[in-house]
Amino acid sequence: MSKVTIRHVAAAAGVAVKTVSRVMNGEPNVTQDLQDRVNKAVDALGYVPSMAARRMGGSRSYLLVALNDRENTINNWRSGRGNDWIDQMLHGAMLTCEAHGYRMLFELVEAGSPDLDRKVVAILSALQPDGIILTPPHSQNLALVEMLTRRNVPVVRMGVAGEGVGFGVFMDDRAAAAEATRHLLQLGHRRIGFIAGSPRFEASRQRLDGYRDALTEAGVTIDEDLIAPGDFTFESGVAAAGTLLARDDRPTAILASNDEMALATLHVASRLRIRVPDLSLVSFDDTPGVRLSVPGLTSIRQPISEMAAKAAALLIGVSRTGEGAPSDHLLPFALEVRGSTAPLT
Amino acid sequence: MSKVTIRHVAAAAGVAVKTVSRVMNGEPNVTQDLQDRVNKAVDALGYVPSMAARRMGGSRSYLLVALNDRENTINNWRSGRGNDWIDQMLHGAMLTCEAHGYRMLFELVEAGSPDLDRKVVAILSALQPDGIILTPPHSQNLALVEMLTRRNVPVVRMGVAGEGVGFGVFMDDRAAAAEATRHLLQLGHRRIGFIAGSPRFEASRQRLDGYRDALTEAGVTIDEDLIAPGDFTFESGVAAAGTLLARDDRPTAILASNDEMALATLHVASRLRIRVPDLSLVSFDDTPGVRLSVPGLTSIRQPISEMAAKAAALLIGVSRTGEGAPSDHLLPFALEVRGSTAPLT
DNA sequence: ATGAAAGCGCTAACAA
DNA sequence: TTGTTAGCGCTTTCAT
Repeated sequence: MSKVTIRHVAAAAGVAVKTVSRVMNGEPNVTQDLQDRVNKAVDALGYVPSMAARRMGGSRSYLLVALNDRENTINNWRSGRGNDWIDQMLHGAMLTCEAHGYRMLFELVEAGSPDLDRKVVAILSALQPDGIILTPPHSQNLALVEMLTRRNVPVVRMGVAGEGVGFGVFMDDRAAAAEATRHLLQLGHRRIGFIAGSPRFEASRQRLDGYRDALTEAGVTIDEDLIAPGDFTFESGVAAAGTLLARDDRPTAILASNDEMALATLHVASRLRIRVPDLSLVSFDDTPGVRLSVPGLTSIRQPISEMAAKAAALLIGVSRTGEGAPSDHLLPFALEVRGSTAPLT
Repeated sequence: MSKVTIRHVAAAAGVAVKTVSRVMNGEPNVTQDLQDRVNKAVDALGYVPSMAARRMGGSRSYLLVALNDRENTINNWRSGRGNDWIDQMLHGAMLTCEAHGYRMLFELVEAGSPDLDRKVVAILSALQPDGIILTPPHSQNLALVEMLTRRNVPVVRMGVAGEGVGFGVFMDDRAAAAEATRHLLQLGHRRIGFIAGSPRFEASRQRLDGYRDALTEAGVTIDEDLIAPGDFTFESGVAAAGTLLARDDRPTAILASNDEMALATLHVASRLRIRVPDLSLVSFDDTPGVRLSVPGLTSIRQPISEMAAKAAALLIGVSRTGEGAPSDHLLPFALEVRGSTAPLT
């Protein structure tokens, strides 16, 4: 009762262990009769193969590893800010893994660390995963991707195009920022402030580019003074919003590069007695807080769980078929319109 | 280069495989000289033992599993509400595991499911974890705890006292609710509304009890009409707040059993043009959203990451020493005072 | 204090 | 189509 192994099942079904293995793995060349007998024994005994033993015997570990930025993640935890990215990633990836008999483990490694490679190799040695999911900013680290590829570990890069060096699953940040900006333009806004994200992340640049795209496209002259730097933190959002809203000719709308800086803007506006949406406000990420704020924030929703699900599916595919040339997968974002944006009065 | 095994290390150090194993596991009876030689070889080769092989050979898997409620978790993911509990749990447990060379995997199993036992046994068979962390409501499931104990799997129950049936790590929800209520009483409030949590969770009852305790202790008559039912969802919070605030003699303060219902109250108040903190508001959980709302909410912070860290430490301790009688561990909560509470005017 | 050999539960490779 | 055998990389006996 305590430990049911493949041997017990084989004995109960009166077949060889290899036959049980074949049935468990859906391999061909087993008569229906034997399949039935094996399955009956499996059910009766409650047999579930040991992951460790499968890894030892075969070539698969049924394990995927997601690599996240250590500093960022821990800071978010410590400060109570939460890690919506990880949450959504788990959502997509875990459920996909589960559906295929895989498990996902996530690991934190310091992005800038000089011995990042050593750390990652240690993870590979200990876990021997069937694939690695890289999240930003690791996904931007070409050297890392190449190291993994050299070691024959399939890689998916989340948030950036893989361009042949690993799979890529991503959204179009530039187009998203443009759409958000267009939304404000359509409401009649012309003086639209922009709070930038941390330059550590590729997406930050793209969002700024998208903002510029939309303004240019609408024939609105870009006022560089309306572009304030930020680093995705609340504090930087407070500073940026403070600068933008202190101006005499302050913007009538603001696009913030993430939710936290947008909520900071909400606070600053409240302090300055500027009502939102008298000041229209759009944010990026659509994390839980922005639907609960008063008013709810219009926000760009990233398809994080969808990207993660796709990432897991790609790796599982490679692991099963042994094959798969790296491909790129663009997933759609969505602009969620809420109460923080209104027509210019 | 691709796969460094214990054999390579043994060869490089000129010792037996078992000696390397001894050094890696800090076992006694190895001369300093050999230890040095082994360590040198380990470093030079970048050797890291394979978890799967360790599990196969020895009695430990270096793996902990956390069991979470499936429905709840997935609903939170789907609706974009986020899973702060899981986030904080990962925070505490993962970092602790990491520090001891363990890994943590979390699994979702349906709490009410008739074949919960089968599901859990399947997890045990596949993963053979060195211990299980149970989160609410699983941690309240005595039959489950007993099944695990019978199978010699060490268990920690989070959020409830273990009382000898598994380890217990928890906070005093009743005292926390009392403290929150006392905070409001001290501000001069006497008509204090209470929005209850889902009766599925033991903590809901305790929070209500604590509310009653504080009122009784202050000699305030308990008005049952000021106690509104809820189930932890935003919608239920809207309903409850609506009921409470529609009354002619409406409460001057409200204690909500979680953040989401408190934020719902904030919305309802805003709609009714009641300013917070003209209406004082206290919530439970201190999830990320409540520090970012305007105003920030006074809230009871649960020591989730601390509980999880303790849970992992306990299980790792058992796994290493082989023994450890179940013990109970009470961790402190904290009342975070923010802008949503003010003296009665 | 050190080492040799025997598994752990699977799957890959190879018979039959 | 089915079964047999040899590992996988460790730790656990059990010698020495």
